[in-house]
Amino acid sequence: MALICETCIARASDLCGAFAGGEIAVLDAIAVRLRVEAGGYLFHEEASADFVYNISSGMGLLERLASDGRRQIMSFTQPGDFIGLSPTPVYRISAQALTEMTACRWRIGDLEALFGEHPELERRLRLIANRVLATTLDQVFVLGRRNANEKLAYLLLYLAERQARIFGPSDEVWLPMTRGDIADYLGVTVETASRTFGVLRRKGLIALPAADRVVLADRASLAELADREP
Amino acid sequence: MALICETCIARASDLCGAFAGGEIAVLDAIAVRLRVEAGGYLFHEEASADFVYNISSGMGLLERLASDGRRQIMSFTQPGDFIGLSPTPVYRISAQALTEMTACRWRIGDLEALFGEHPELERRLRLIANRVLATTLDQVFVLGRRNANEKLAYLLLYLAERQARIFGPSDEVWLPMTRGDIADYLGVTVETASRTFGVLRRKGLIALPAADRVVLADRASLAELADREP
DNA sequence: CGTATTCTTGATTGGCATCAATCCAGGTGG
DNA sequence: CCACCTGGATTGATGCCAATCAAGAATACG
Repeated sequence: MALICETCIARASDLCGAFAGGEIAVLDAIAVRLRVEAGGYLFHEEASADFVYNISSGMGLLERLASDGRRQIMSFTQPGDFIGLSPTPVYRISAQALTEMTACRWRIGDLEALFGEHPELERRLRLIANRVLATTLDQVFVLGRRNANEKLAYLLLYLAERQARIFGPSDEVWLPMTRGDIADYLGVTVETASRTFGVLRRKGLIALPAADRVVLADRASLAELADREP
Repeated sequence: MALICETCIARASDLCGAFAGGEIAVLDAIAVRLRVEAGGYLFHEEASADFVYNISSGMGLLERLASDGRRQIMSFTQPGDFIGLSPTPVYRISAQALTEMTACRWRIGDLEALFGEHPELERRLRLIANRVLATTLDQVFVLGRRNANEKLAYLLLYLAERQARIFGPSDEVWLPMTRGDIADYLGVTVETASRTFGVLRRKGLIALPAADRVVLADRASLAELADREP
């Protein structure tokens, strides 16, 4: 029996990790595999929130658009992330792929049906929600109370920490998103985002071997800027 | 048997509502009642996150302080709110009382011990986390992408909607918090918060019979400013 | 190789912060 | 009862950070 799950990068993710060894077959059986090309969407704001997703591979983002076009990015996603839970009947965010992306999709009701047999699954969903909430509160603080330099320092350290989980520890961070995406995450304009990269570079805190690769040259100073552990 | 729960304003709250009728005795038995005077704290940032709380009466706020003193308010709390869940071993926020406040406190482990007998309790905790997360994402958008006028319009409509649940629908909103608290919620300064009240008042969108009472005189325009349902 | 998109940089503007003073309400004590 | 005090709220003057407007450079792509 060769389940896709058994070789999946996200096998130990918050969600799938709820099933030990062969148990994963239960989850596998009711999953639908999806592939989305770069620029495509897993789901759209305003669409009926029937499904939840676990990212298997690829990078993406979660965004919300206002009626006048202003955009706020809520999160950058990577393999292992569980997304799509919504307390409202329609999604309040869209999930876009930054690179080619694969994911598993479940009807939320199908997952809930497993809670009886697999209480660990429900516990995981609870923990995921709590963890995402904690991260979002960090973001609230950053958006409300920090300036452009501090915001970017925060994002770079945050991405480094997250990418360490999939690529291993490194001082180099990959930025699969555009400067515009970064700006919309930090609540600034593209120009300010671009200038801020320049500021941190001239200060020697980072190096930019390419637009989409940042070297954290001085983690201590970055951490101080971000008011955070290095 | 006269349980405190039976006459509690928060009897039907997200948490306590998980127990129908007499079942509530289970929750009542392991609850500790607390009273905190205005200005006091239910729990402090950095303290060990052993307890969770359900607000029985009174208004409060959840705040985070940076090492340099900058403050961000994450939420204003009211009766029925469930707070204190933390994915980290220490709280990342403090819970302060704005008025005299009463609350029930549980050791988080004691609640978890009930999950087997009362699966509805775990479901509620999951839903609460999801709902708080959704609200926090709204806040992220507001902090990242809206100007001072829009921010205040959003807060007033949000408070009106929440207070309607405990006081009933009304065009008058009570502001038990100071202008400084409002500023720290919206990510602006006290002066800007104060000026912004003035702007909305001169535009005729609100009236201010007292500093702590706002009349939503023109909900439609406020909703348009906030990009939100009236 | 040409075109489109993204990124960067410059000049200027504008919104909010900062600094500073005054106003006001509630509480206190003479 | 009222002068005084205190913390919060408001208003004004000025400055600064990031937005906006504009142009050019680098990179990706057909």
